[in-house]
Amino acid sequence: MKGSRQIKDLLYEQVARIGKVFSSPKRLELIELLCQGEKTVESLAREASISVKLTSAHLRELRGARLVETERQGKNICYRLADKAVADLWVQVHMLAEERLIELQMAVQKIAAQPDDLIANDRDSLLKAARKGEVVVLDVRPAEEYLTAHLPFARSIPLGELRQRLAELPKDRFIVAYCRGPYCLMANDAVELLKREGYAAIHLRDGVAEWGATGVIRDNKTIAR
Amino acid sequence: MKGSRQIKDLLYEQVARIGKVFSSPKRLELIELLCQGEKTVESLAREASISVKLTSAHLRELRGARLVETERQGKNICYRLADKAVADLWVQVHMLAEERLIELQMAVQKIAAQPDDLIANDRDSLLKAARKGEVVVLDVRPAEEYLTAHLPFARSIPLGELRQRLAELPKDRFIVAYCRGPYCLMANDAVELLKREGYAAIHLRDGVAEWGATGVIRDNKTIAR
DNA sequence: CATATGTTCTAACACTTAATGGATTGAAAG
DNA sequence: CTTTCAATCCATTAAGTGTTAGAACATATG
Repeated sequence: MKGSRQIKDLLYEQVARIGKVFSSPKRLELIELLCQGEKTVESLAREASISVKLTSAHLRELRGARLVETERQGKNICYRLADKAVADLWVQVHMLAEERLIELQMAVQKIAAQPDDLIANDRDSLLKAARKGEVVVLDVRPAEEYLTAHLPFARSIPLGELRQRLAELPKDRFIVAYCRGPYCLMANDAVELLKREGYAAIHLRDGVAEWGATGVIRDNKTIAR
Repeated sequence: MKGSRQIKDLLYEQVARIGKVFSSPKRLELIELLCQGEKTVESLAREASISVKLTSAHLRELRGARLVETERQGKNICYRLADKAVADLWVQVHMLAEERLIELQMAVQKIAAQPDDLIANDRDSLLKAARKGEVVVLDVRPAEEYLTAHLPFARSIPLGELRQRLAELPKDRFIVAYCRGPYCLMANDAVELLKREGYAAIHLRDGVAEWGATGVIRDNKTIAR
């Protein structure tokens, strides 16, 4: 009876190691970035707007919980998620957060200026329309992330190149832009730019991680690699 | 560009509120208990072997993150999970932990003295056998928890009453005992007792929360209420 | 070999959190 | 109303965490 308490404490403490990783905003941001593909410490630091040292420290935590793996590539060290289940957990955590926390709901709504800027989860019809070519699914993330994984039928134009490459997009079709996920603002900026230029563009909340983790679609067919 | 950083920080901070809840061993234990049904502060404290004050403090955190709801019932205050998604997240967190942390794997294996004491996830065949009456699925949790939700075809004999009520169980059938989940030791003790008494008994790792959160089966049909 | 670059380690600080004991609330029962 | 009981609030201490800066390490390049 007393021994069982010790065992239990040990067990829950181990599980809490995983929970601890998800208890820091910066670490969550790093996880979301790693969901897009493997990245160096430097690029993670840049994209999360924190110092390299702090990034390294947080990655250390992630590695301590065995949620990421490292590999040296030339001068740099690449971090990647150790398991797809890590990405799935990130998705489930942030979806639960959005479901339960009104503060988060309000903050997310503030992002989308117009409410109809943002389409949520009509994935099947989006897929059908994309297959027929009625809409253009636009991936505005960096090219490497597109190469790692992207939504079906998606075309890649990184946000930074969008202005110069506008001619590639047809003006008579709906453009559905997406990026890393609900908390990434690149698709937002893209839609804003496209609208100014006379396109009919909307913003897809979910990214590759969200599509991969939830919904009917769980296999590789739907997510091109 | 600078404003977007502020927004992002805000967003991830909100999500981290959920993660923080899952970063403490005691809170995890409370969540697992609440997965079995609504409970008073006192009973939670007793079952988690911590003081009422500390329990109250942890529940306060849970309520702050909107993961639980409270209701007064006579003298006591009942806590319950605010959403099935909370139970699902608990399951996903502890399953990822078991997948990634060798330390946890070893600790879990230590629980099951014999390796074949524990059957993992052959749910379909277990269901078939239970339907035909070839095996007896035995729920050894307290009666209230059984009433809240239990596995299909399961029979309830709380661990404390098992010794007196042994006569209810047929000796010519396999007994499959389960309890609150992988970190609950009641089914373990039950199997030990049953074996001493000459029964053929094994221990089912997963509990109601695990069955409800994963696998093909997601609707109420499989989990009687 | 020496230098440059990217990453990690160490130490130190402010800050937050877990846990405990004492006082307090608030509803139910005498 | 007073008492009783469950639960919470408050103040305190100890332990842990996020963050920063400086030193150290490992690998590629000259």
